[in-house]
Amino acid sequence: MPPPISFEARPAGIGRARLGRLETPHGAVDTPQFMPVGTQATVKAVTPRDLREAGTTILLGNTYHLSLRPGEGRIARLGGLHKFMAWDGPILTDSGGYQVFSLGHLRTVDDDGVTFASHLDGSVVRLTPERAIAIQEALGSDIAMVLDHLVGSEASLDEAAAAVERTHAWAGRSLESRQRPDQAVFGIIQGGVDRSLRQASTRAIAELPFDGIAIGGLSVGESKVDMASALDTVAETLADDPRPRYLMGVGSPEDFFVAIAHGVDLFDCVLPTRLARHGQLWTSEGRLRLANSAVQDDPRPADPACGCETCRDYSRAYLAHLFRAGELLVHRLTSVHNLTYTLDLMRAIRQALTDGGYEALRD
RNA sequence: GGGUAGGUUGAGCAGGUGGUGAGCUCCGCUGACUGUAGAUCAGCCGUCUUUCGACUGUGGGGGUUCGAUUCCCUCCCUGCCCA
Repeated sequence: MPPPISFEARPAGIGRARLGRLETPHGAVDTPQFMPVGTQATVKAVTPRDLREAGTTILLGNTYHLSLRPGEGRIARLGGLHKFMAWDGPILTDSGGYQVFSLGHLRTVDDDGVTFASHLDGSVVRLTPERAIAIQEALGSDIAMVLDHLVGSEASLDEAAAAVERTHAWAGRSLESRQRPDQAVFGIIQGGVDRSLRQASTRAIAELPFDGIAIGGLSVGESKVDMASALDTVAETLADDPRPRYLMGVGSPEDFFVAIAHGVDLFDCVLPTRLARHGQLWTSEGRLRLANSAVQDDPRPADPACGCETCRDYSRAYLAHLFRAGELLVHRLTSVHNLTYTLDLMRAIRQALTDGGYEALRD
């Protein structure tokens, strides 16, 4: 049985940056690459066709949400997540680990797993490492993530260390429980911003036979300096480990440059789509806030340098009007733009890593 | 013409039957958002002041009173009912 995915990467000459190509059962992904987040089997406000046009090659879905609704069994009976959501490209599913963090008041963690009070109706939802893998196997994603214990930047060193211990134990259990040879499984490094803890977690996860390595527990409130320092620790510890490296939950254009220089291959983040729905656009001229009164009279496209449908066909003034009027179309138009902007940036970065000009692009 | 209910800060309201009306929701202004409990949230939103605070404001005018959003007179405006 061939491995579920393959990955080849070469150093790109900028710090530890690499250029790579990830092959999955549903297609190839050039790296560094960004994955739009489609938590509930949809990237909010856009269609798979929109995603393709924006340059999306791989998407992210969520174990916790999809297990609650519509249920992994139903999705499996309907032919799996790809068919269900009409996206035939690669899909990575998150494990529900982030919900351990974000639903802090609705869950309790023990050594065996996590018990949630469903955010939908309060009913009890139990997630263990084994169950998280089983759900993802039912969904049929190309890449499954292990259940991990993510703590915020305010956690004490003891709490962070306990979460790391748990994450490592769960990582081993996850691998033992996997059934599908056609699905990759990525381990997740934790360890907060403490150097020795982060280093220990990196070593522990890298020792296990995962198909890829994720860097978790960052962009949860720590400073930019702390994030960069943690990335440095991970990169140094992983050294020339050949597997794909995925920085979870990042991020912003500034963060991409830092992380890529530290050897990160994959990213995901809700920021492009969430900011879009909140009326803020990334442009080559900086952040554009549709709520600002001056935008109402601006006839220019959101970003004159962008070729997306939104920038081709509509003015800032029109987008501002839609936003103020609460018209739903604005969500699609702004989401299409922010995703295009993000994916274009990723493409430009790969190009710059190939041809030079990374530092110039960064400024 | 008669009756009746009303007129509160851009809008819609709450409150207030002689002794501190700046409270709410919209709208508006400015921010925030990083593995999506998020088409969400926060601050501001009468005037002056960075703040503290001061001042103004209950349709107009007049009256009574130490003091009126409240009581009296009058006028204007709006809804509804009857002619």
